[in-house]
Amino acid sequence: MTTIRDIAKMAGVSVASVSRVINNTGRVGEATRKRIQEIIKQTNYVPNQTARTLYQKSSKLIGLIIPDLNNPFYSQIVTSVENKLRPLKYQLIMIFDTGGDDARYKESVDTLIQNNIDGIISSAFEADLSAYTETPIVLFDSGHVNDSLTRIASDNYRGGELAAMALVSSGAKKIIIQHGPLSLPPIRERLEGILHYLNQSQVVYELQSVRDFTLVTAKEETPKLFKDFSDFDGVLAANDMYALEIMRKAQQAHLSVPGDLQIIGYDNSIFSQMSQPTITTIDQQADLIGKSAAETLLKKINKESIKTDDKGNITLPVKLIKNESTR
Amino acid sequence: MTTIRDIAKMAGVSVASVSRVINNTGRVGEATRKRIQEIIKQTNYVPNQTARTLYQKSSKLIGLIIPDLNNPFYSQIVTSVENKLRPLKYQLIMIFDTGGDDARYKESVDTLIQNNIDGIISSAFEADLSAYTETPIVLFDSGHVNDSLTRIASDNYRGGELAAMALVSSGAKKIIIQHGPLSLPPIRERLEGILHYLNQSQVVYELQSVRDFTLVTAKEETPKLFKDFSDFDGVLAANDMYALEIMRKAQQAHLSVPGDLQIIGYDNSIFSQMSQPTITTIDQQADLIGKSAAETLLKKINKESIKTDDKGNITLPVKLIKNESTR
DNA sequence: CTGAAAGCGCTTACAG
DNA sequence: CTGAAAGCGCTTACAG
Repeated sequence: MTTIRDIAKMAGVSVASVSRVINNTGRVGEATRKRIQEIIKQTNYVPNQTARTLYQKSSKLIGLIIPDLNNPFYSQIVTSVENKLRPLKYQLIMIFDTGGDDARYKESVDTLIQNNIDGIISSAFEADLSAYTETPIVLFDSGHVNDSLTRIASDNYRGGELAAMALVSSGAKKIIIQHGPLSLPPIRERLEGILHYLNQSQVVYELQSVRDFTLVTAKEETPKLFKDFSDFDGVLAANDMYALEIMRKAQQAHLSVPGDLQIIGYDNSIFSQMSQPTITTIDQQADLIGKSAAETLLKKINKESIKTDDKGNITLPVKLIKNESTR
Repeated sequence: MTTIRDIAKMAGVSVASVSRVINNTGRVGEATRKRIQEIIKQTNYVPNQTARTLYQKSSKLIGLIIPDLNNPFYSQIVTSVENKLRPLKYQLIMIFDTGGDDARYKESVDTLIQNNIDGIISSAFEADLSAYTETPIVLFDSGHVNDSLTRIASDNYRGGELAAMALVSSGAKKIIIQHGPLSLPPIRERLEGILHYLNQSQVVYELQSVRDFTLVTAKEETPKLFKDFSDFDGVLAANDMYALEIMRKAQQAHLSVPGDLQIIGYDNSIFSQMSQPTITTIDQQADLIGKSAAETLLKKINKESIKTDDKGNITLPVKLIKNESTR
C-alpha cells in the first residue's frame, strides 16, 4: 500500500506538507501543492482512514442496529438514514436481525464502540445504557422512558386511535385487534390508543396476541384468527404483512374485502399497495423516522441542542392512508 | 476512554502483559493474569479496534455493496452473508442503493478500502477493478466475465429456460417476456435461456423492456403491458413484484389467474407467497448466493484455493417453484 | 514470565 | 511556507 511517506518521498517534501494538501489545511506553496497533487493522482493514493481515526477520534462511521432487515418498515428507515448521512461522508456499520434480544443489542453497542464509531442509531431495547455517556446514541421506535437518551417514535397512541376510528366509522360491529408482544412500548401505546377509542364506542372487540412481525409467523397466526374468533367484520392487523395474509385467507373463503370483512394494516409499507384490493393502513412515516434519527444524531455529535419533550422524546405524527380494504 | 496504559498502570505491569492477556497470547503468570482480568472487568475496558487494525492490517470489517436494500432479493442475500460472518466476529460496512451507477460502485470500493476493510462483497458492476489486487473482492449477480475476480451467480440461463418451459407446458400460446436492462449480464443470460426454449416451441412471444426492478416502476410499466400487447395468456414477469402487480391489474379487469392468464415471477421472494393466488416463480436461492459469497470471500482472505470454473465463476442452481399462478 | 521499545499511518502543535 | 517530532492505542519481536 502506498502511504503518505511514499508520497512525501516522491515529492521531495515532508509528510506534513502532504497531509496539509490532502486535508486542504494550513499554508502550502502553490508549486509544491501542484506537485503533490499530481503524484497523489498518479499513484491512486488514498489516505488510511484508520490512522486518521486513531489520532482524531472521529471515524466517520455510524453504527446502525435494527431488528429485522427483511421487514420493509426497517429497510425504509435504514435507507432514509443513509440518504441523510451519505452527503456528509459517513459510512454505516450495520448490525441487524437482533430481533428482540436485549443481550444482543448490548453486545452490538460494545462492538460498535470498539470500532470507534462516531454515534449509534438503534431501534429500541431495554438494556441499561447509562454507562455509555461518551457515545452519542439515538433510539427509534421508542419513547416515554426516563433516561438520558434521545428517543424517536411515531405517535403510536394516535395511530391506534386513527385505525380504530376508521373501522368504526365505516360500520364495523365486531373487531379483532391483533397486537405484538406487550413488552414493547410502541405496541402497548398503540393498543392503548385503540382501546381508548373502542371503549367509548358501541362496538364489540377481542384481542389476538401475535409473537412477532414476520411473514412466517403471520402464516401461522392467520388460520388461528379464523378458527378462534367468529362473526367479526373488522380486523386491526399487526402490520401490513399480516393484513395481506388475512385478506388472502378471507378471499380463499370467498369473503369479500371490504364488503364482508374490513382490514386495516399498519406501517404503510410497500405491501399495502401490492394487493387487490389495496390495504388501508396507518403511515408511520418510516422515512421521517430515519431522517429525524439521523439529524438528531448529527446534532448530538456536534454537541448542538436538541428539541425534545420533557422526557427526551421526539414524537412524529402518523396518518391514516385510506385504501380499498375498508369501506 | 480507558486505554491499555490505564489498565497496565492500575495493575502495576507493562502494557505488553496486558496485551498478552487480552489476546490470550504468550506466557503470563497466573497471578498477574488474574489481577489484570479483574481490572479489565471492573473498568469495562474494551480494546480499541482501530489501533489494532492500524498495526495488524486486519480490521474484521467486511464491505458490502448492494443496489437496492428495499428489494427482498438483496436483503435476503445480506442476511445470509451476515449469518455466515457474525460467528466469526466480522462486522459489516454497508453501502447500498447504488442502483446501476458504476461510478458510485467504484467510489464505494475506494471508501471501503480506505477503512481498511478485510474484503468486499458487491453486486455486479462494470468498472475496471484490476488496480485493486490487494483487496479480496467477490462479486455476485454476475458471471462469465474475463477478469481476475471471483464471481457468483445463479444459473440465469437455466432460470429462463425453466420459466419458459413451465408456461409452455401448461398451455400458454402467446407469451409476453418482460426483461430488465440488457446491459446487465444476468438479464441477458436469462433472456437467452427463455428465447432458446421458446424458439424451439410453437408459441408466439413478444418482449417488453422495463427500466428497473422497483415497485414504482412496476406500477408504471404494468398498464403499458396491458395497453401495448393483446391476446396474451402468459407473462414471464421481470420479478415477483412485477408479477404481483400484473396479477392485481388482471384481477381488476376480471381476468382469472391462472385461468385466463398465467404469470411467472422471478426470485422466489417473500412476495410470491403473499397473494391470492400465490405466484409461481424461479428460486434464485438468495440465501445460497449470500452464503457462497461469504464463504468464498473468507477463503480469499485466508488465501485458500477456491473452486470455480475456468472463468472464475461459481454458478448456483435455480429451481422452479410451482405455485398457483400457473396451471 | 515480563518489560522497554519500535512501529502501524496519520495529524498537528511547535519551531524556524 | 515547511519540516522534525510527538502522539493516537495498540501489538510484537527482542532482551533479559
